[in-house]
Amino acid sequence: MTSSVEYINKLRNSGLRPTKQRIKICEVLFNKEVTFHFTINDLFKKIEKESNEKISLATVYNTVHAFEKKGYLKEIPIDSNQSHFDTNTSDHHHFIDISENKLIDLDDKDVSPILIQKSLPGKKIKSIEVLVKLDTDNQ
Amino acid sequence: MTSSVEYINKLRNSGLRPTKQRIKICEVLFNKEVTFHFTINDLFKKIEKESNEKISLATVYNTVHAFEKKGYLKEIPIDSNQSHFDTNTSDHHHFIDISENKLIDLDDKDVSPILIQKSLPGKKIKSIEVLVKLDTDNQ
DNA sequence: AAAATAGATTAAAATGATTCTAAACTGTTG
DNA sequence: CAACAGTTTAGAATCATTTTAATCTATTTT
Repeated sequence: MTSSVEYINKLRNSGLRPTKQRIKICEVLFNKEVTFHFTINDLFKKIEKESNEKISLATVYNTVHAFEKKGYLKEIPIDSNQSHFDTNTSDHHHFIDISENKLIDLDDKDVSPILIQKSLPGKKIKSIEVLVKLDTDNQ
Repeated sequence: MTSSVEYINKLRNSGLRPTKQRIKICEVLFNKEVTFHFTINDLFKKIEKESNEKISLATVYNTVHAFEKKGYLKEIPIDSNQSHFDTNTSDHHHFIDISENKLIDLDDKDVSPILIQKSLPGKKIKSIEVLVKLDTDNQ
């Protein structure tokens, strides 16, 4: 549990004005003992449910992108029609359960270290993301 | 170089009627010595450029999805607003060059074997995809 | 080889996620 | 408190993708 004072400082230190909306979004995203995955629409509905005030969809988009840029959220690359985000910004990979369309964290210890033997001149590796697709085991 | 007779057989054997449009799309996709990555819009424009007849966008969508289902194309999971496909259906991973928004194949030999130590009851691993994000090396 | 039919193509409309616009609002600085 | 820059907002715009329903065509049946 983090108090809103801490979110205010965190936002200020990142060069983001601590507005009512951003503080509320911090609470919804980070006031949890567990991390989670969400789409913008998930988050929009979660905010409506967990608070009395409504935050406009455009602001939710703006804020998620701002937080992603600051490294407080990570976008997860999956072939979907909507963007998926993760409040867990540590180095880890994902299962995606095709049949339930659900993302599941893979601890870094559950994946063998990944070594890339190829490099491209003038380019630097920024991230390595593994997506393991799961399906129901019908045999 | 594959003749259209071979595409006709390939389509028939897959339970897909060998229509003029599908044969043309086969030619544009598979009549190359190299594999490549594309979006639906890339392919649509490529067809217009490489042939005289125009194929409707809806047909391009239908055909790409049909070919993907049959395993003749693979969708590449990236966090983008449009779907990306690969005519290389062999087991391999990708670089994505952020600054140029360009996909590059990674030979399977260039990536250390990936072992997943976690499993979920009733679920089977269907695929493992690695996406390595590259950025310009400014230091 | 014509008729029947199931599957395919098409233009256009519909949908849905995301971004843009421009006006109103608010946190910060002096 | 005034001024300013940054933020929020509703609604419009955009763009990829899917749906619709009419027409067309490859295959099967007669």
